[in-house]
Amino acid sequence: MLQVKIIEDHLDEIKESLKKRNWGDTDISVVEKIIDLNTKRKAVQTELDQEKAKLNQLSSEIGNLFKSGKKDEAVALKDEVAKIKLKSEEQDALLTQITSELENNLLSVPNKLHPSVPAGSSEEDNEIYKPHQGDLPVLSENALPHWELAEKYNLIDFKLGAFIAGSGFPLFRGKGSRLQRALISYFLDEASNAGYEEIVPPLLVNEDSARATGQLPDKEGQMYYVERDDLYLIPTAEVPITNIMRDQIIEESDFPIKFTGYTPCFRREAGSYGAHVKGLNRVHQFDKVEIVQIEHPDKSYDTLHDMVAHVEHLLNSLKLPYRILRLCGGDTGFTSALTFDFEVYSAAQKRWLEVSSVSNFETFQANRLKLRYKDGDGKKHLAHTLNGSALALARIIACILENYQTEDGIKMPEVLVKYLGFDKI
RNA sequence: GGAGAGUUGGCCGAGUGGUCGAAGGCGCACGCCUGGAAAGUGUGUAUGCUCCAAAAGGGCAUCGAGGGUUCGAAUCCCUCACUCUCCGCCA
Repeated sequence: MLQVKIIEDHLDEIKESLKKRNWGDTDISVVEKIIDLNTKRKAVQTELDQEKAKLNQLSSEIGNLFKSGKKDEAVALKDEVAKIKLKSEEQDALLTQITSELENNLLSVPNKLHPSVPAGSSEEDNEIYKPHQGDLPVLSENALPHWELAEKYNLIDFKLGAFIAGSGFPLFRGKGSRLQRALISYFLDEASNAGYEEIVPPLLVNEDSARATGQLPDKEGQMYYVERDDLYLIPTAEVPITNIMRDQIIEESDFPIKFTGYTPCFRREAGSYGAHVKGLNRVHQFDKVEIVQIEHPDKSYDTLHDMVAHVEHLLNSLKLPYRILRLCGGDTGFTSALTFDFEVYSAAQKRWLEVSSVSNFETFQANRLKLRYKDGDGKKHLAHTLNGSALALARIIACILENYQTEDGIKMPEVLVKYLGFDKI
């Protein structure tokens, strides 16, 4: 959620940004409404505060009168207080109403896009920020897509997963399971080496946490919800890990704060079925190593590029063909100011699969998190939050299986061999 | 899951209806003292909103969260969350 102040101070940029997100003029007018509501809010609050000040003052007078035995005067004052109170209750109700209307409108406004974000309405309009280097791999004619390889080598049992849980819950076994574990270890080790503190967070979160990182109310339908205990299954480790910093005031010298964590991720993906979601392409449960940074506003874009470089390093070391996209306005997430997506080339399917998304949220999440830092003068400001997948496993596995297949088995990427204990499936 | 006890500022801890944003201590910051340090000593030390052009300085709110009683609530009542102890269950 953006601060009203940001909307007021950057009104034109905000409007431009909403336009890039393909908002119509009527919808964009919400920002004027917000500014208007905020002005009203201030006026009502000032009045209400004055009335309350009067009430507080009278109350203490009543106290004094009772103490000095002037009961009659005290009772008379009480009547006066009752009148003011009646009025202040009206103001109070008005303030509550205005505040909640303001809040609801604010919640509907997505983050202000970074100026570099291209206009565009869908994924077709994303900018290829860094195209794939060299030629794309071409497989032999009998090359198999990963779901067939998974079956052939007994790595993943989709049917069994569907039997036990439902469609979209793959069951890994044997070397498939081992490959999964190796990738997790490798990614976590690389993140640790890059200075991220490793976290094992809760996999279910409460409403406050989901709200603070912006999953609520925006993505409510995407999360599994445990009604009995009022908890949400995490759609990404971003949620519990970023919430480590909720309600914190840190020192400027604490920057950058770097966390990494491996978690399963749970996504309902309601309504997505069909060929393009076959196999591991889109599932309800997948594993992911996430990297999160809390950074000074002046440095957050440098940090964003560091994180992009970290992901690139991982993909390079796995020798997977990839490209980097700068998401256009229409495709950039609600909470993000600038997002780079990484796609790997799935050679048997002959398509690109998204395996990482690295974003700078600027103060959008910090506002909800109430995550501030003190500057040299002791003044408080919202920090910037960033995160990225490094990496999302399921699709990486799909890609490794397809791209590394040979006539007599699947070779394993070199960097994984020491984690796997074998170099071929 | 059952029974009981708790939740106060960065931390410890006092406060059971009025002048309490909150005693005292610790910590921290700055100063004095010192050759330097320790000890001692003085001052300061929450967050959000708001008024004011700004600073200075006001006002409102916040003592786990939300509601209620009252002219007035950290203090009384209700609901919820969390922590601790005992019992039960258990990887």
